[in-house]
Formats: sequence, structure tokens, C-alpha cells
Amino acid sequence: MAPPREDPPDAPRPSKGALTPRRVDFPRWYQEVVARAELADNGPVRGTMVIRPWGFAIWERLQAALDMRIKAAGAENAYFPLFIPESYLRLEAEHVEGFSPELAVVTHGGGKQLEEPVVVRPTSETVINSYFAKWVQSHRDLPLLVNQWANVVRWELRPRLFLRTTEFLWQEGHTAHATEADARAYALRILRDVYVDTMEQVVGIPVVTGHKTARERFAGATRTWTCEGMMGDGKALQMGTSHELGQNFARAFGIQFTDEEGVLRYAWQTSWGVSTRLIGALVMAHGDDAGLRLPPELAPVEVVVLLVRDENGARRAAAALVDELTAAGHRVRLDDRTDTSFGRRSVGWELKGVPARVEVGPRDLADGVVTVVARHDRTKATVPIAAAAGAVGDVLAATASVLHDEAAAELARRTSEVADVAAAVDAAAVGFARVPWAALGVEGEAALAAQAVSVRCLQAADGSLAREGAPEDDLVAVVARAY
RNA sequence: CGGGGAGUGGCGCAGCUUGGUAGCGCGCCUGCUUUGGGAGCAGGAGGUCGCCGGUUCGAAUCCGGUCUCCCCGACCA
Repeated sequence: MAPPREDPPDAPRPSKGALTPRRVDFPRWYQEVVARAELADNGPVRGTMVIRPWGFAIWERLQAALDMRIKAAGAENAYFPLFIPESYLRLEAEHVEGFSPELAVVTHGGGKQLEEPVVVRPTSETVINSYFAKWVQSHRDLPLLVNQWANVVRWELRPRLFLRTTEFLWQEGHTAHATEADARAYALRILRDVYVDTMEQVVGIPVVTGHKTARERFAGATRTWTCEGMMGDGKALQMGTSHELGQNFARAFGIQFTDEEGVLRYAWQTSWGVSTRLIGALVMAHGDDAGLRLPPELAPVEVVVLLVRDENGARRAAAALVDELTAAGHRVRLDDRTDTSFGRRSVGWELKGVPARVEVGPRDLADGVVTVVARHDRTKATVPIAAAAGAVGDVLAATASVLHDEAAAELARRTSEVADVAAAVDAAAVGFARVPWAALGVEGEAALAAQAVSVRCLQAADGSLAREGAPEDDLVAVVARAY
């Protein structure tokens, strides 16, 4: 019997050791990249994650970028305990309702049953606000702007490395303000100046911003602002949220201050966070069939100098190039493992996403040249040794914008404007659909949910954030399948 | 909770129908030859076959029980 006329051109027969192509099986491709780029392993307890050195180095760089912006926004770092009295969670009704299904509760300590169980923090609103209540007395104590870097635990039934794990790392900011307007302005400032800026400029992922529907809102918030990114398969990933908490927690925990007129008032609050999930976003938004592609700012190694063979002074030339690139301010690694084949080493660095590679071998060297390879499109250029550092600089500079622009083009290509639920479901099979909220409403949102499509956010018709007091019927819902 | 599937070296799998004491690919170790896109040859290490019990001279294989994981549905948000 004759085989089918032709194999799909984008699905070649798997060559030995190659990744599953993205279009064949995206989730499998993701798992393989995470494993083979040595980002993370599954932990021994279901849903837990071991972040390996390569993955953690990316996280550290992301942390640095975020931390700098958080501090620029005026918040200070602090640290609050892992264990929270169970009773604290109950103080805010919606909050406890939202989180109780996924709490890890410690019932024993020191060999005895505890009188009051303690929960492992799923988020720290409750502990932090119990201290805010002590610290805030006067309007002069406001605004109070605190951030912490921490791990949190939410017992997950369907874990996936980085995207949804039982324990993960994040930063959570918590603030208290004298007025509602001040709190709202700060929540938006964090959204724009910290989150959107980091995602666009550092991670290179264009995001769709807006606010969550009541159904998707953070438990205890009055408004949740969100950044949603589009992954390589067209699905949405919530990449960061900034919440206006109103006075919900202030009333529950008694955060009161005396204003300029001597009147006792409750504070207005915000909270906001992004997590190691961003590493998953990075993989899924920028990765290709050869593995990870890293923006230079997040790459643990920006350029690898690969010694092809240790002959005719190639080692000396490679070492000199490492020195020159280091002096130029790049993070450089020398790969002189010449007992491992050239192909294996090349493929390995591509899997790990290193943006630039310089191949130094005796053949090129005889002509006074080296080969500079760009990871983002795997193009090679032969350049004189003296020009190598400059060429690497060009590759690095190009990588950041290419990754961002490709992601932006993909977002635009996979986003459509539709008018009703049925069309939205169809469009969500491809990517994002923008549908008038008036055509959807709570019933439409439920209908979409039955088809595994969710409202990622609401925004103004032109894509900007909804202005205060704007009629709900003027808003547009961005809907998609989501992680 | 209901339906389906799967547990065998680090990873991916075969073997089970028809019981005879475990095999393949990748990976790993040693040596030699190699090295410009996942090298070749030779040698080698590594497994209480998820767990408990039963049948049998003998169980990865047959029977009963149990645990875990995956997929679909339900539930929850």
C-alpha cells in the first residue's frame, strides 16, 4: 500500500535525539525543553519542583530586573513568616473561600498536635496586614509600601513545571494608602512600570492588559489588573496581577489611621505579584524546535565560545576571544570540551538558549576568521577575528528585539475581533478573541467556560485600560484558552 | 466520584496471550580511532519487573487484593 503522498513538511520524522516539534505536540515539546535545557526537575512530592542551576540563574536575572523596578516604585523589601495561623485566613470571607481548597495545613509540630493548626502561606495578605495594623497609626505612616520575595504553597491537582506547581517562588507586594485614588494609582503604576515594562523590555513578551471579571478576580480584591501573554500555541498565560483591595483587608485586620483632620479611617490597599511562572512563559513564547531562546538580559551565558578542535593555536585564540568578550561586558563561557563532538555541543547550547555562539577552529583560524552564530534564527556569519566581539554585540542587540517582534507579530496574527460566543470559541482555537463585553456578560462568560475558554481580561475598545467609571457595556473582553 | 490506560536499569519501551529466573534504544563508564551539526568500534556497570498475598517444582508473565501515575468526564474555582 502506498504511503500518504507526503509527510507534513513541518513534521519531519523524528531524528535521533531531536525534540518533539512544537506543532506535533506542544505540551510534550515544553516538557522536553524544560528537562533537556536543565531548567527543572519534578520534586519528590507531587507538584513540587527542583529548579536546576540553569533555570535558577534565569530566575535570578529576572528577579534583579523586577527588584530594581519595584524599588524604583518606592517599595522596600521585607520578610514575613512561612507559617500563618489558620484563624487569620478566616478573617476575610472571600479570601478564605478562595484559598481554603488549596491550603497545606500543618497539624503537628514538635511531636505534638498543635492547638491551632498553621497553614503554609498561599499568599501573605493575612500575616502582613496583621502587622500593617500595628505599624499604621497616622496618615504620616502612609503610604506603606512593602515587598517580599518568598515561596508560597497552593496545593495543585494538575501541576506543570513552572506554570502550576504546588510550591513556587514569587514576589508579593503589599501596600496601604490613605485614599482609594492613591491605592488605585499605585496598583496601576506597578502594573505598568514594573510588570509591563519587565515583560516587554526584559522578557520580550508583549502583553495584553486589562482587569479581571468578577469570576476571575483575586479572592478579596475589588479589582484585579492583569498582564496576559500569548504562548507559542496561541493559549494565554496570566503573567502578573496587581490588585486593588479596597478596604476589605483593612477592615478585617483593623488597619486604621488618623487623618489630617483627626478622623479615624481605614486604609486602602493593594497587592501584586509575579512568579517563577514567568520562566514557563519565556520558554513557551520564545522557544523553537531547537529548544529555548533567551533574551540576552536573562541569559545566564550570553555568548559561548566553542573550541572546535584543540589544534594549531585554536585554544589560545579561543581564550583570547573569551577575554576580549568579557572585557566588553558580556557574560561568556568557554566550551573547550573537545572530547565531546562538535554537533552535540552546538545542539546543547542551542537547547539552553544561549543567544550567541562563536566557533573557533583551526580551519577558520588559518584564514584569520571565526564563525559567529545567532541562536534566534541560527544564522552563521564568518568574520575576521578582530571583528568577532563587535559581531557578537550585534547579535545580542538584535536578539532582544527579534524575540519581542516575533512574539508581537504572533500575537497580532492570532488575535481576532468577533461578535458573539460561537465565533469567540472558534477564534480561541487559534489564539485570542476580542468580543464586546455587552455581547457576552456573565452568561456568555459561563458559556465560554463550558468550552474551556475564559475571559482573560476586560479593556477599553482601543485596548487601553478601562477608565474609572467607564460603562461596562463599552468594554471589550479578551478571551482565550489559558494555562 | 465514574470510565479508560499505564507501572519493567537514569529516560523511553519490548517481553505477559502460550510460566522456565529479563531484553532493546538512548544515556552512563573504560580504551582506541575520531572531532566544522546529536561520531565509530570494542569492552563494561546498572533492574527486589509498584506493593502484598495466592496458584505452581518454578511467576515480570496466571489469580485476588492494594498503592501510585496519566487521559476523559463529573465536581470546584
